[in-house]
Amino acid sequence: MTDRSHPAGKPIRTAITDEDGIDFAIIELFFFAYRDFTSDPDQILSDYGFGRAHHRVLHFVNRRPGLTVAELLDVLKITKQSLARVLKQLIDTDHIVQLQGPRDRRQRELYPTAKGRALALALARPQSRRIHAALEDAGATERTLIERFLEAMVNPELRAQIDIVPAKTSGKSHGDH
Amino acid sequence: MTDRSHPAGKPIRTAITDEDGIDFAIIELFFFAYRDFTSDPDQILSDYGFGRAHHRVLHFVNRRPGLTVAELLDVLKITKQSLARVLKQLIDTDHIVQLQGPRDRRQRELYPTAKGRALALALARPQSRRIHAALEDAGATERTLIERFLEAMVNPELRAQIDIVPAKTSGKSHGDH
DNA sequence: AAATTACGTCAACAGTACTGACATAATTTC
DNA sequence: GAAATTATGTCAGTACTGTTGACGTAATTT
Repeated sequence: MTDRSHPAGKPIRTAITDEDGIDFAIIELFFFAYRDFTSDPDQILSDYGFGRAHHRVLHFVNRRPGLTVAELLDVLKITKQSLARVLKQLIDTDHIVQLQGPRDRRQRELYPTAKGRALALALARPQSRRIHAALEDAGATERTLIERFLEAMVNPELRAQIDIVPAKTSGKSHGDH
Repeated sequence: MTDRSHPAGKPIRTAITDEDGIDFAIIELFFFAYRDFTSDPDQILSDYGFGRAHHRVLHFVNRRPGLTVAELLDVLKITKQSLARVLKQLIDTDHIVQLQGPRDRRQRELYPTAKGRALALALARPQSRRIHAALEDAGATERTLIERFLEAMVNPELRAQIDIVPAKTSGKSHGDH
């Protein structure tokens, strides 16, 4: 691997750092944090033969019961075909049911069953525990700060999707959008 | 879809909320934030025929020049085979070079080339811009808070990997590990 | 000399994403 | 009312990233 037939570039031996004007520290932390954040539910899901995609569908159907297929596609930002497989499995295993739209009978409103709700909660539990642990010695102020940071990381056009959800007890309304 | 041959569960029409004792707000924000966080580099990578896996390899080789294949596998937590494919491509395209380990000649030390460093920077730039924008009206205190939160989200056993990296100018040392 | 380690590679497979095309039923538009 | 559009479902084919298990080679350690 030292003798190469083509003119290979010379090795750079110095590390890239934040000095280059780039936030490598947070970039890297975000990677590690998200990886571990998803690892707990992934573990549980494999018992069901499900993957991360099933989790996401289950999550949003529980968060916004009655949302249509089109709305779900828009939230997840995936294609119809990608959704079709996992949604079908979740329906076949009785985690989600479809109801014909009341106004528009072409639409399928998606609702969790008791089974689907239970699984959604089971998957969210370790994630919530992890979040609580991370915020252990943090007050409400810090918590709000984290939420604002994460929300600010989302593309502005898509932030509307986030606020669709029923307000929390403590109220997360910071502004009036 | 309304007539089913098996006894389907009844639809639950109420949304899951934070009242269930679970941090759904942050769980969801984390999903959206990470999705958009990775979307910018994904865009650039597709021009090279690369994927997210290439980005991660490139990132860590730039962050820890000279790390061995075994170390990289340990950081990424993927299998040898998963790494092999993308690493080979990065070497073939002259983004990364391998040098025989000085002490142990079985080892391959991985270094970025100028080309590899440039790509790593190009990929990190939009991510860093996004982070800066999200922290726009936040001070150094908030920044440290975000870092601590993200670090606390990582599995404790793995936190050591994070601190391998050269210290930042401002110093992120909170403690003396 | 034998066992172990670091790395590379091969075959086979799974999960999740993509594109593009086509079909059906329901709604909207002209 | 006929035509266009919309919501959904489905099919075929493909790409990327991950997995397991097996095998080979060179280098190091025991």
